[in-house]
Amino acid sequence: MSIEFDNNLPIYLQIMNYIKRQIVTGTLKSGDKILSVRELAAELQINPNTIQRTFQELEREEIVETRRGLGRYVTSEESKIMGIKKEMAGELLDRFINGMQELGFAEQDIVSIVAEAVTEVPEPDQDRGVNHRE
Amino acid sequence: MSIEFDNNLPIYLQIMNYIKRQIVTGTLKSGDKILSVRELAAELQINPNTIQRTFQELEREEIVETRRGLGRYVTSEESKIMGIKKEMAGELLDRFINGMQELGFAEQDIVSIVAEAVTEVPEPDQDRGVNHRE
DNA sequence: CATAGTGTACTATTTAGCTATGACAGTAAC
DNA sequence: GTTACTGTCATAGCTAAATAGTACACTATG
Repeated sequence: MSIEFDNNLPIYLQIMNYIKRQIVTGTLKSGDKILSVRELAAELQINPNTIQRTFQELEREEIVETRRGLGRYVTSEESKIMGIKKEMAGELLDRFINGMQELGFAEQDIVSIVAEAVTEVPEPDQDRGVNHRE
Repeated sequence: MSIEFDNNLPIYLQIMNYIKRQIVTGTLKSGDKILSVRELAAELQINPNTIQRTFQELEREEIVETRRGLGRYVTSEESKIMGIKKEMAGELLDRFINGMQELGFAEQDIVSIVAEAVTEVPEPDQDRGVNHRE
């Protein structure tokens, strides 16, 4: 329902990802009608102009389709949706691996760290045991 | 030597990470003198005021120490440097795993994907969705 | 002392992002 | 037609980020 906004990234981009995630995970399905500009603006407590910009970008990426006077709909091209998922996952993967390598972690370490983080019972909070061997 | 700047993140934050990376990887060692505001500004082609802000933040985080009239130096506390590495790695890990889970990937999948990406011989081309937001 | 190199402070300007507000146009249902 | 939704456009104002330029204070060196 709501989003935690990161002050260091433009809101309209964060909302774009929010919508994309909903599409990728099936919360919004191909052909579904999307919340109107004003509705989403009210729900997220964001100015309609900002939502408008979000949708303009999504349309430019051919992720949503607009029918003036009617509303917006998730693209009917299923292949496009698969593409979005690959693209987003690829971006996450790149950022992570590049980032870790820039910090000096070896490839083997990176795999281990992820495996541990995923296996591990979620600790109450705390340091998250990134396990870096120098 | 230089940085690729991402337009969607403030420059001063990107330079902060640039410095932190140099410290973590040992390019800059504990106690080392850091490039002056004007030198770094010239090298990165960035306004000195922006560099100044970068260093102010780094000092607030106790990563660098300033001696007026002399220059800036990497913190003498080795433990602090370890802390930075853990912190940065933890952030990367969190963003990656949370992001992948938000996209609907199961924990097992995430580990596999990383293992593959690391094992894999870098393909000549391929999508991998690099698409860093312009 | 003078000089050169440091950090620091200040004003001014530009730009992007976001907000506030109002207005207009297309579509469906009554 | 009227009403109530849609998307769209336009104006104005605010703030943070970054730039440009100038000036001042501290420190070491000679």
